[in-house]
Amino acid sequence: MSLQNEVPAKPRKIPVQSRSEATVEAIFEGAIQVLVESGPRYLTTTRVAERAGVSVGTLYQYFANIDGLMVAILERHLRKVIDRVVAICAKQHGQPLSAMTQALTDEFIDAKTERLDVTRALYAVAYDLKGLELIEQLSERSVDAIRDMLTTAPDVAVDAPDQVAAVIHAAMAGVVQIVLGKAGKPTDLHALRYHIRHLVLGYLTSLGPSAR
Amino acid sequence: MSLQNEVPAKPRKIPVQSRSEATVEAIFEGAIQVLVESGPRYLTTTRVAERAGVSVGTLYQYFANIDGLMVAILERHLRKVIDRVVAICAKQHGQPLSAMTQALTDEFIDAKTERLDVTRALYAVAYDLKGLELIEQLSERSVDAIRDMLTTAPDVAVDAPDQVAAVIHAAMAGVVQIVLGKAGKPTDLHALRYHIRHLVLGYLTSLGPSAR
DNA sequence: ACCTGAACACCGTTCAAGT
DNA sequence: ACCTGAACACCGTTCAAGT
Repeated sequence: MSLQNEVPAKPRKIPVQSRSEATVEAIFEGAIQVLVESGPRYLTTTRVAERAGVSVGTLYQYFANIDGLMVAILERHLRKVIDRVVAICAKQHGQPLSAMTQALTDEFIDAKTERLDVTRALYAVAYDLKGLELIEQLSERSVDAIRDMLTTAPDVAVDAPDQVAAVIHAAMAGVVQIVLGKAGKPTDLHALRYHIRHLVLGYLTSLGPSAR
Repeated sequence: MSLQNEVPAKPRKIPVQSRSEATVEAIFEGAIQVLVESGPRYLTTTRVAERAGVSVGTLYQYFANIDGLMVAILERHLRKVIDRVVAICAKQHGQPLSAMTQALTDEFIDAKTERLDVTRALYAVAYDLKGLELIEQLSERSVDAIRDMLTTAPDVAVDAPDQVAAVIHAAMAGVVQIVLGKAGKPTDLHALRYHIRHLVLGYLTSLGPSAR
């Protein structure tokens, strides 16, 4: 049939023997390698299977199709980043706005640059997948955490915290995506941290800093 | 040979007869249609050729390969947006910072949303192409225009205007990309304009507004 | 329970042949 | 000068057959 199918997520089969756990892990590893070395256009079932040391048939036992594999890889990465954002937000409850901002933006950049090559490779994967409610669901968790943090700031009352949190998330993710997306130069992380911090903090104060 | 080739740009042949001008136009049209209706994963030579009413061979007369076609489509779109940014920046020389900001951010969003479906379809195309010095070259024009505008602001002196202009460009492009990327809801453009304006203006003032 | 690999439809690209 | 479409290597996906 045509390619015009949905994008199914996750392993279609849950490993019950330890042998297959190793297989799934090998597939992930192989996929990441192909992705980083050759880019998303070369992430083919053949190549991944070869790298992983399994046959194509095996790959299809765990992933509904190549998009399913892409989604699984992307999800893994996003979960790691979002988990860190959620954690840091919880930890900053009650801190002054500037401290919140710095902690949040620094943590976000740290998480995204821990494996910079993988992050870069995955930007393309993310956009290749249409729909992508997965990403929206995950970033919703992040937006919620940011909003909940903002409402506990002792020095400022943020209006419409839902919208504001969404903008902050988009600003961080968007700028980092554009800046890290540049394959060439090595990226000045110190400067990036500084500017994103001011972007977010400036935005928050510019909205009308209702002193509390 | 392998797919591991460079991404060549532009038509390999310049149309000299009016017949072929029409052919190139038809190919572009067909490609945009496929892209918008089915997404970047379905942008195949077969489909584009069929839509355009030409044979695959003809397509290859004007584009070195499928990536070349993608680049050409993307470039067309980016040029339109960047041209508008460059023009508005020139027009705002000498205006106060807040007026500059509003003009710039509004114009950017206008340009990106004029053909929202096409814009969305092209985000994926952009990331599919590795390297992409094209995009960097084009956005450099935009960054330069923003910097040149900023240095003429009568009310504020911006430090390190090069870096700042790059951040502003990335912030606008990044946020718009993330927000418009969400396929679901219709996007509240009015709110988007408002928040991006404050994001950029807040950033600029937060950097330390050296009153002039 | 898990793995293999041949089989088939489809895509990218080329090129000899046409007008 | 421009266009066609069969040909070939390769990719996604399936499934009968193996352990």
